Amino acid sequence: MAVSERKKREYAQREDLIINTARKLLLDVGYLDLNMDRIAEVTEYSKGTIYQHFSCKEEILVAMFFESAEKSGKFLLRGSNMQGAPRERMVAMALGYDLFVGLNPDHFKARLLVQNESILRKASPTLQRKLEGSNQHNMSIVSGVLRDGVTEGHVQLKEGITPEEVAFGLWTGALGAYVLISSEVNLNALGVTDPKKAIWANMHALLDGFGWRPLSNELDYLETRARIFREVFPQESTQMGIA
Amino acid sequence: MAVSERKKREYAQREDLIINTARKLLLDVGYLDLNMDRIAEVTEYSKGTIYQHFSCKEEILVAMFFESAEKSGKFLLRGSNMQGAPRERMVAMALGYDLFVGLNPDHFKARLLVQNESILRKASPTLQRKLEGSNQHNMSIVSGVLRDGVTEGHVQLKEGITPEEVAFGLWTGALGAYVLISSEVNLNALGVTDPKKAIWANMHALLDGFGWRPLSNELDYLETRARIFREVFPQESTQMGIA
DNA sequence: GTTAAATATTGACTAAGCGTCATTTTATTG
DNA sequence: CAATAAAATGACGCTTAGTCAATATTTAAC
Repeated sequence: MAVSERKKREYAQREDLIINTARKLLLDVGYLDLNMDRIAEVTEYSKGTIYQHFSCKEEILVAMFFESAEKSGKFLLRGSNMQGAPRERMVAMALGYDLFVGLNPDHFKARLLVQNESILRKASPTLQRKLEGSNQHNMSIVSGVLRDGVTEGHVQLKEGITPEEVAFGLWTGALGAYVLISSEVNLNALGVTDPKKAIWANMHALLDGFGWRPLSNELDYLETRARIFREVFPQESTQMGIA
Repeated sequence: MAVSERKKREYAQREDLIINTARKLLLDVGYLDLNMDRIAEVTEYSKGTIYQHFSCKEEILVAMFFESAEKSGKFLLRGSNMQGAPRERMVAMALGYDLFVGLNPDHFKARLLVQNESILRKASPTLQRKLEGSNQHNMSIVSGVLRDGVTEGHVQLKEGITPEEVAFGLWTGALGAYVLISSEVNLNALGVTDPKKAIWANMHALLDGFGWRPLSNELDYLETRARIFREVFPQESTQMGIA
């Protein structure tokens, strides 16, 4: 039936409107002042209609985070599909993720909230499961490239170490760094003037430590970096002002 | 005056009682169900008295986190004072921090909230400054050991890399990992069955990557680990059931 | 084109929690 | 044992999450 098709489209559109409004409000006024009346006001729908889409405030937050988690996966995927050695593809994923975070400053604001199990728990089981699936998928992209590195003989993991555990290390390093960057922590006072540079150095140290060839002194990764921006993320890197 | 001394002691005691009650409630019922009436009820003081100590709910949360941040610093310090090579002292700090997190499961719950700038901002400027000082101090303990490593010629950092940036890498790796462990993220589903083992492996890979001697294949760090538990954290490691 | 049924939207209302402050209780001092 | 100072209280005002009966709109039937 054509009518119900249009309805569905309109419904989905409104869902996006609500999520994006909440996103904007989260950035503008912060978590504590983010309220349902305001969302209703800005979207120009009534509160009742908002609740038709989302069972509670937390459901919106988690949906917001889910959406950007999915989006970040796309950046990882594009990075992983780059032409080059597995370690270069790894770098491409890292740079892609960095671009994503820069272009979506709300992502880590939402993440901090959703990481809080008290908030996550209030979302519907369906949404929680979707989010877990998204996490798993993103992780599998990273460990897939790692596995390629192993298969192609560029890296030999020690007895008992799995690609997933190395991916975990890259993941947690990035997560911790962006958590600090996205929060009010005064990194300058901690002696870290250029966190992005530090992330880059630490990532390469980690990969070097696992003996993943080509090591950072065997290849000009700054050249690789430039190529990645040029070939894989041309639009995004210019948008972020990275030539 | 003896009376006002006693008063001050009682006041400080009550402050601890409030913080510890909030801590317990945060673990028991979670952030969303943590409320002032409940804190008042459990402490057996009235709400007005609670507000005599803390200007708002967030002030309690931040004070709670500040207290455990200070406590974590003590563990880092004890680790850093260990007898041994700088890299061994580094390992001792990492293990000390891990023990701290295990013994204070509320720490990362509070951290996730306080990391949220909307929540932090509501706390008093004084407390915010105290917290920043605590962060700085903890960071300086870690980078101090790193500096020792450099001075004593065990590690040569590349041009433009500072000890603080390496400390940042260790810090963010740990932060991200404990954030995930402390949240509801299903690490098992992500292929990480033993996150603690992964943290250990990744830390050593990072230090190896920076070329910090003795490298992980030059020294039996599992032996070092056992010694650290035995000599530096005997009480805590038995409490945590690590022989 | 009109009307009945179905569907979508609304916002007044309830419940709950934060933070205040006039009142009461307790402690101190002369 | 007052008189005074300090501390503790909890009812109250205000904001906000979430509900639901009433209203408006759309669709379908004739």
